[in-house]
Amino acid sequence: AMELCVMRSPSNQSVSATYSGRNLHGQVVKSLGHGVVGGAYPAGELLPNEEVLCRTLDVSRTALREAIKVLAAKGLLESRPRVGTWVRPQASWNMLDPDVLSWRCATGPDAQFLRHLTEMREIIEPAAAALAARGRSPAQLAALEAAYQAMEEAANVTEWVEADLAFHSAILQATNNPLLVPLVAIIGSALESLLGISARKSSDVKDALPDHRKVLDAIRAGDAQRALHRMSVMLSDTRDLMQRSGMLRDGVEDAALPVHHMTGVAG
Amino acid sequence: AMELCVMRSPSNQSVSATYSGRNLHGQVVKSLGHGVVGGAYPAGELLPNEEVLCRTLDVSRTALREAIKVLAAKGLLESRPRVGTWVRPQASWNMLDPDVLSWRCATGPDAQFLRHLTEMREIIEPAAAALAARGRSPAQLAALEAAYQAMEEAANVTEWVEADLAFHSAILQATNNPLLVPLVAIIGSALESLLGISARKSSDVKDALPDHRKVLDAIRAGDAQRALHRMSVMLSDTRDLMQRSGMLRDGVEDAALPVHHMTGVAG
DNA sequence: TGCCGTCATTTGTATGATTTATTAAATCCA
DNA sequence: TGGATTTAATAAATCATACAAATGACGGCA
Repeated sequence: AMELCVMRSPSNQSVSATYSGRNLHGQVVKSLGHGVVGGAYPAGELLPNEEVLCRTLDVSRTALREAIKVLAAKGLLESRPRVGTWVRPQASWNMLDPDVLSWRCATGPDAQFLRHLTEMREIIEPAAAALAARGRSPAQLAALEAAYQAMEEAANVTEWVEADLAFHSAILQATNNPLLVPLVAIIGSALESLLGISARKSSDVKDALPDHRKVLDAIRAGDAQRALHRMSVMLSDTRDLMQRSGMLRDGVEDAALPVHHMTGVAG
Repeated sequence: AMELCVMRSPSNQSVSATYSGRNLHGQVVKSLGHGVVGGAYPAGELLPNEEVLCRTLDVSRTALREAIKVLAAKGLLESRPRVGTWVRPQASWNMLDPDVLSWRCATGPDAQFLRHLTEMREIIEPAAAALAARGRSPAQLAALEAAYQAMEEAANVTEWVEADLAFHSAILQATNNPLLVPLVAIIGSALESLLGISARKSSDVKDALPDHRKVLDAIRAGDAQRALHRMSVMLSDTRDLMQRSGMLRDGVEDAALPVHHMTGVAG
């Protein structure tokens, strides 16, 4: 039970969330989703029954139920007659769902979560760069180069993040593996957190340009091994930057080393 | 438009799908989900309007609308007043959603899709094994060993697949990265396809036991590098087996090499 | 004590009425 | 005639209400 209340007006949208809140039930989804992921309702806890929630949120049962069904589809809730609707354990949440990721991202810039995001990127992206180098089509390469140019020409940090995301998204798409494409949501969340926490200057962010350039060159040349290596270096640099700014520290024992440091690639 | 018709009875359930079809609207989700993913409605195509669909599926508008909202939440559909409900382009589907994956899996044993699944496993699992070796808790190790024992004692192929999935799932959970855990759906789909296509004998499948044993040993010893290597070998063996049985061939130019062959790990 | 039927509570399903959003046609000016 | 504006038609969106089904709790009974 909290200050849950559907805001009947569009608010800030994430980089890659589908629930804009255009519809009323979409706003309820967002409101309840934030509430659940944010911990307003602990796992295992029963939600108030429909009648109460309807009055609390000031919506009809139709809208509420559609929202609950959506959240159930994302693994957050489960319902049973006579029992009610409760929050499923975190392990069954669809963490890779863009909305869930966005809600998780919105609830506090958790250092541990950032480490998890970074770890994922270090697993996914070097491999993706290698695949892209081997199999990218001319059109996919063009998209990648366009994104790089947009990064060069970015006037402010927001534009830069947008172009950066487009760059990494283009790489995932160039792998020609549709299962890799949705993982752009993870990169988006990471960049969003980066943007949210450290509002760096636009001159500062462009330090990352050479790293991106080298990845682009390797993919253009079709050199899979070099692409993998360059992407690893880029992520390593990003990790270093985050570590220096203390974003990854929250009094934890020891920060995990990136996996690619064990794969024999020359660093 | 097809033979779409909600079966009001429980049918076969996938390894890791959440929509069991207990509720009527859940059955509609399943029915429409299969229809969309299976291509009964091409991307961009408008679905029949609510009234028609209600009559076709023989359900109320309530049930239908809740199902449509669920499918929209998974990125399959989108609705607008005055326009209708249509199938979104494949690129916006939540391919990593367990249900979508399961539906995709159920529609034909597509060789290309199997290749994509295998490619994903070769990216994810070696890294996961390395992380598990480094950070697994005693309880997590116990779960892994229990799964291994269940594989040893499996009486038939179905039991073996179940235990196999538990083994790989235990590894993902032992990474202590909640973003990796949901990817078990990919492994589940791959194993399901494997089971569906080649109904191998139980004596045959147990050939894979030594590979698993070595991974387990490396994780137990906390040797991250060896765990990564052993997992790569296991997946390579699986790939070889699939290639020999022709599961990956469908008249395509050349099968992509696994990424880990480029990472410098001794094969 | 342990089993079984009843009941209350909650979600599930159905239906009709009304509202809103969006497109496309129709209309009105310049 | 051309462009902007208004209007109308249509589909989903929302609301309200009624009833059905499932299930956990309670109490009676052997």
